[in-house]
Amino acid sequence: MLELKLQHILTLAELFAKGARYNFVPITTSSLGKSIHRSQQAASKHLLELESDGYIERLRSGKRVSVRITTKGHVEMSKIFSVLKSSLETSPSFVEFKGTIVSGMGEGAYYMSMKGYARQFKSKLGYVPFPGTLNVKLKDKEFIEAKRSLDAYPAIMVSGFSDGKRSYGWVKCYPARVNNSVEAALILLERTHHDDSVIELISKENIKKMTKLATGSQITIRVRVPSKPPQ
Amino acid sequence: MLELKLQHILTLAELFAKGARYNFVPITTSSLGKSIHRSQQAASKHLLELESDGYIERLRSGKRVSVRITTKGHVEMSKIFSVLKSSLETSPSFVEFKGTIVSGMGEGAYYMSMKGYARQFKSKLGYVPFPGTLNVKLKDKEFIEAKRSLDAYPAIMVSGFSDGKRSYGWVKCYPARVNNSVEAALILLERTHHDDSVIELISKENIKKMTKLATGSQITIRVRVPSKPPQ
DNA sequence: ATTACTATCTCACGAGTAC
DNA sequence: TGTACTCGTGAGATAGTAA
Repeated sequence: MLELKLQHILTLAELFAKGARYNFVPITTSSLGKSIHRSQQAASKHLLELESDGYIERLRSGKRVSVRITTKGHVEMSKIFSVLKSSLETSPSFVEFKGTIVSGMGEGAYYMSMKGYARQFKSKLGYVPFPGTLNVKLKDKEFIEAKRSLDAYPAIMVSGFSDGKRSYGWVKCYPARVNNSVEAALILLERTHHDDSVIELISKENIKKMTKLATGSQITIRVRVPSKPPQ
Repeated sequence: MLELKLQHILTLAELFAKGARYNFVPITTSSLGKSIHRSQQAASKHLLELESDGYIERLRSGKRVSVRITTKGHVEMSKIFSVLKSSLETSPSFVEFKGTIVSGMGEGAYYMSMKGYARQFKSKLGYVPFPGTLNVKLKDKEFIEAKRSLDAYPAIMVSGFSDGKRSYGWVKCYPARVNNSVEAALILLERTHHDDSVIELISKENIKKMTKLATGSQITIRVRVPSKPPQ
């Protein structure tokens, strides 16, 4: 449980930044106020409260007032820090989809086995996919939204081509894991015959066989995304 | 400048902890309220405000509401995190003393050169000190306080002894740097003839010579302390 | 210049409650 | 069960000012 009031976090952080952990550092309430973007009076009150709660000590030498952070203050600050640290760091960095397997119509499979695509899959994914895409009907709005937001993340781009008779659109591939075991790729097609609520997967092997699942089964797909804390 | 209201920090942290960065996570305002030690109403308001400020997105599927943190939310959280991180990490981990050199009375020097002490200095500090301690009159109350608080930090202990005629007290040594250049040790004596406002230093060489300082000069001493964030 | 009091205001929170 | 209104209270902010 956090003892330190949230309003005091930045004040205490500022004192740390000023080097007040192990030494008494001279400080005025008006300069401190500016640093924490509050009034001089607010800074004064913060210091009074931090002092009476035992997070800091103050010493006046004549006019000047010096402040030092106590061990208690250090502990409390470290607590808050580690709460934030762990909530940021334990955040899983994948986009998850849940849905049910629907019967593939063979159509996707047909296109994906075309030489113009297969060649690229081989060089960019490292394998020629099993001929037959796995179609998954998403269970919920949030997964449809997640599908849309995939656009924001880096993908392996397979370009479209033309065979003279007609042209074929690009395919974006997102390496993914099915039921946390089988490696596959979620593919977004430039031209698709599915609505938003269906995703397609390709894999080196037959995913149904590998996962021992059949049409109608529940399935979970995870697409890794870079977890870089922005900025 | 921080945009995020302090009151929302823990709420957003909790959402991160629940995995809401890359996926919509179902959540109720009452459970969230419990997690942040606030009421259901407060949690509800936090979500509304976080949403209208663009830090989170919400999606209702019937009764259930799911929440996802936006990139803006992630950026803002990372900012706060790095503010705290840098204020904790850039905190210098030494105790500093400033004062003026006062004429050593030779007394300290006499004791410190006794075999019972010198032997221990040699094995524990690695050298037999120059015969003559440097006495520094501390400039300000805060340094006297700092001297007192040295007790809390680990020291090299030189034990007392007896030569038959009389006994000599222990000496605590704190490795230190003088004027950020010369290696020395601040010593605390069990039995001292000085008052609180004077500290004594020993060193392998003559500190005055090494630093080209004389009696009356200003001097700065830094004692390293372990910066481990407690707990 | 300082710090910190008093008065005042705003807004965060929880209680009660509608939906 | 849920979410989110309104409203009363008081914590936390600033302004003005004393010392």
